[in-house]
Amino acid sequence: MARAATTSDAFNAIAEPRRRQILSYLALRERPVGDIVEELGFDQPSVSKHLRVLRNVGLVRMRCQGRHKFYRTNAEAIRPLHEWAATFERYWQRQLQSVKRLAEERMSQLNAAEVLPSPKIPKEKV
Amino acid sequence: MARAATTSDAFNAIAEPRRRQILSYLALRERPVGDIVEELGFDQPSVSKHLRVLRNVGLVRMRCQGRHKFYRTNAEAIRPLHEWAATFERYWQRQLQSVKRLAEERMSQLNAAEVLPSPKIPKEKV
DNA sequence: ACAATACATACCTATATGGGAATATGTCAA
DNA sequence: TTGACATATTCCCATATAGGTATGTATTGT
Repeated sequence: MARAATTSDAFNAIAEPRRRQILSYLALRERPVGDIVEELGFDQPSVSKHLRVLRNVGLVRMRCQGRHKFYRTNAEAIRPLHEWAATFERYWQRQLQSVKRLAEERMSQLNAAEVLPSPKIPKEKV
Repeated sequence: MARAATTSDAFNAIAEPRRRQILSYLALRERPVGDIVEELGFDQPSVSKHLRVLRNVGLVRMRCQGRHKFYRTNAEAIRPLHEWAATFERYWQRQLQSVKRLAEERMSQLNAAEVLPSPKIPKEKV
């Protein structure tokens, strides 16, 4: 098979930069399609198609009013993404601590000879 | 143009479910490629290619040791995603409040006649 | 009814994959 | 050196877009 379908889930939907722009724009308040076109400068069919994708995964809601269709971001649909990323929070905090600890050790080495077992710093290639 | 390049940024990289699996697996501790292959059950070339993408966007780090290459998740690269999602936090909290408030109003209407201006509930289609 | 407005869809094209198979590269072991 | 082992890369193919253009559809105003 080829690439996974963008319409399948929120992760794929937000992979597109323009869709993220649209989401941010529509988070403040609902807007008709024309406003998005004008404000973000995309072609109208392009906006419609992106909105379609966003709607399919529940990231935006739509309300009809006459010939206008008002879209707004459904922020709750972003929560799962936020929570997924949050599962890594403890790891980056740990990383930051490592960096800090390492820096402190280096500082102390300016004054004392190395008596501690050398900190295992993985020597990265690239 | 066609679809945006997956290798371009972290948002695209995590759009692929298998890459998210790999990230989670490598968050705990570094692992050689073979472990990923065995644990997640993907083909070896597939794992190598996903790791390549993840490395290009900085989501994983690699360390060579003999013929083994140890990969680990660089959790800090996930922070921007977390922060992007977090910018919507106030909105979903607001949404939740709206739901709550609405529920309370409905409850009170069981006892009192409607005296407040009707809450503007956009009547969604679909 | 008719024209204008606001969107959505259909169609076509170029392209970026993701999977699978085969192969190349690099390292260690005997 | 010759293999065995661990990964990476290359090739080929099928497919899901994203963009652009043109067209379809629904609604309003006159």
